[in-house]
Amino acid sequence: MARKIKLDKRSRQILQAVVAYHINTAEPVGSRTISRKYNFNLSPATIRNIMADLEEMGYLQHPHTSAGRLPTELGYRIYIECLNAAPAEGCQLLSKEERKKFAEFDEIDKLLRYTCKILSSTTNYIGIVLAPKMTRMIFKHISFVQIRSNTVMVIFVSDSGLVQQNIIRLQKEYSQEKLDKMANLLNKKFKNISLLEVRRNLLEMIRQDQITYDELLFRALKLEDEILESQEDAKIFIDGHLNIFSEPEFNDLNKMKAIFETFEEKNQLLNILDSCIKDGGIQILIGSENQIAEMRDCSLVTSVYVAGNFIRGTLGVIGPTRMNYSAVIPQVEYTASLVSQTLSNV
Amino acid sequence: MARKIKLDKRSRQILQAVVAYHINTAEPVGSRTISRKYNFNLSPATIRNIMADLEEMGYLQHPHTSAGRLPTELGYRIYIECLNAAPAEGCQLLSKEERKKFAEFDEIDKLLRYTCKILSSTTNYIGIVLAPKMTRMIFKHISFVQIRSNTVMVIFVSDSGLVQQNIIRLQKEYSQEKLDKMANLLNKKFKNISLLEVRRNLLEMIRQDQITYDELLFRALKLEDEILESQEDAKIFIDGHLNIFSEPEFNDLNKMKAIFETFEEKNQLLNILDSCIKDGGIQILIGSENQIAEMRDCSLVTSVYVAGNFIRGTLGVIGPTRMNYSAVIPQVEYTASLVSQTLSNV
DNA sequence: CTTAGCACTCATTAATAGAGAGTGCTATTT
DNA sequence: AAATAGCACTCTCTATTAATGAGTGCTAAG
Repeated sequence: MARKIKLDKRSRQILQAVVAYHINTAEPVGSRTISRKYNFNLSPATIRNIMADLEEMGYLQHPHTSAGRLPTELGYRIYIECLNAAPAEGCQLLSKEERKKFAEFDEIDKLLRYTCKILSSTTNYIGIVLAPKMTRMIFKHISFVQIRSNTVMVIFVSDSGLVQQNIIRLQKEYSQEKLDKMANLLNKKFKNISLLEVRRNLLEMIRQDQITYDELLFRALKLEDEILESQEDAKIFIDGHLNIFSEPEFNDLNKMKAIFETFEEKNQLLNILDSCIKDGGIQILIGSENQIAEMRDCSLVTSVYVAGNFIRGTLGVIGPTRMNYSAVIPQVEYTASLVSQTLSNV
Repeated sequence: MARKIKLDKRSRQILQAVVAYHINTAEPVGSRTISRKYNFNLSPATIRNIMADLEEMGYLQHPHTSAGRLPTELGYRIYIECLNAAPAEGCQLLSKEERKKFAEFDEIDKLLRYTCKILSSTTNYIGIVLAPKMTRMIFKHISFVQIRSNTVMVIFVSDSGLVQQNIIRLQKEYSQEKLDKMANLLNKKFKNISLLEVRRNLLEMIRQDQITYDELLFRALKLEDEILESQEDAKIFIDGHLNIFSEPEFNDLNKMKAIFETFEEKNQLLNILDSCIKDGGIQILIGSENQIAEMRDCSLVTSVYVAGNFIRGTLGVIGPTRMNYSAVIPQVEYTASLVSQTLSNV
């Protein structure tokens, strides 16, 4: 009868060792290497047997007969699960200056751009940030500024004090006074709720005849429409393209090109990040688990960030499947918490 | 005595042929090729003699004894000069939609980003645009909007109707009314002049006691200071990184990496583009003529763009030295004229 | 001045051999 | 039964060599 095969403690330790070593070297790992570098007190032959078992279980693989082993995607998954059991608590993930800077931005775009840069520079992989949908933003204050006849700048100040502005064109011309009136109305009646809710509430109030400024309100509603429509597709920030030049798995121009093209065509990335919002928390997509064929050699570590109690967007890191998960995961987690803090501060 | 060597008409035609052929194929060009593909009615041997002369004159070079010839930078220079003699007039450089879109932007940033994309997509090289210095911008209208205590958004509407906004922090808090007063003063007194001149004029008027609102003016001046200081380094837009993946001369990861690093570190590019402003018109930097070592295999075709009669910035295309100058030069010229038109329209 | 002919050069490609890393299996030890 | 030592085997990687071919440079003839 065949030997019983299960993932006992020792096998798992060997697996961890193989994955960890491979992450460092990017090379297939041989039995002799593990025997020498780790203190299992086992001969290469024994380790070889265990590795053969791990291969049969689907955690390791063989590029060819006489090469060492490397992890399968399943192998990485196990590795990561075991990591989570012992998170690197209390370590200093960012310098004091880097942390302080999060609170110093006036504009959402700049905050997110900085966040993205932090993600890429601390991990040496590619940072990626999905900006919040503006319609979900809770605002403290809205202003309208007439730019030209029919053209108005809308300035949102979110409850966290961050600014985002938008220029929209309207069918009708409004004087600056009218615009100020509208802004005042919105600011007084609808503090601390999102644009979507503003719209819903306005419609409700009209239905119930609770307000009389019909004409003005009608205009305000129209304006809302324009604002909602004028939203471009959600923005994605990407930083650190250069980092993948250093990764040996991308030493191939065609692979490199494919990945760069994926970044250029942001829709696919957007879908993935968007779906991470639904699942919430930290998400780790290993290799082909992400749906982009060109990125089957990449992993994606993402976390949602929040403002108050509401999820606002996603941020994360893209790197080779062989990425340094033990460093990246806490970094993404921590960065998300900093962004959330900044967005939640009133 | 040595044979007399000069660039007669026939030699120049051969040179043109060699350069043109090399631009198409990226390969060294042999005498037989020229003899067959062009109607000089000369045998390869004769062409070989002429090519040897061209080499001695410094227009062609030899990678090794038994390879064909390719142009030196000097060779490209001659080639381009002869091109300019007969520009491709009347050809359709952009579609109607592409052209129309230039007039449809409300924000300077978006206009320039689009311009950059046009430059890269039409030439299949890298588009590059240096944004105008805001202090030189002539404005039609300025607004101040209070965002928070001590924080103000400054909105410039340029004479061409394009908007640029900036958020600045001030030492003192100003009420929205004060801000409006200041804006009004600026808008009334100083229409159609640049920020730099506004500042100069304000100082002059104070000196001559022509105005009495001393306190308010003092604040306005302070505000000006902040605006000028808050300017980040001039912005550069770059688009079309992907295009260089298709160029055979960058089939080398290290070269590629070096170039990408140059783009990341924008200062050097900025210096080059800035110096193009001084020289004005169309500039062509071939190969090592640009001062960036990593870009010694690249050429740069730039043109300034204007608003009214004043030069505002530079735009252009970066590609391999072996770029298709006959297509790129008119394209850069034409795009610059479109941007200039847009910025000059009142 | 132009051209044909021919030897020569040099990069590129394919084929071959040798080295080295690592496994898989078997027999032996604990 | 688990661990180990020994050894043949596999497969990649590197260096060497040889063959190919494009293109020149030179000389002599038209």
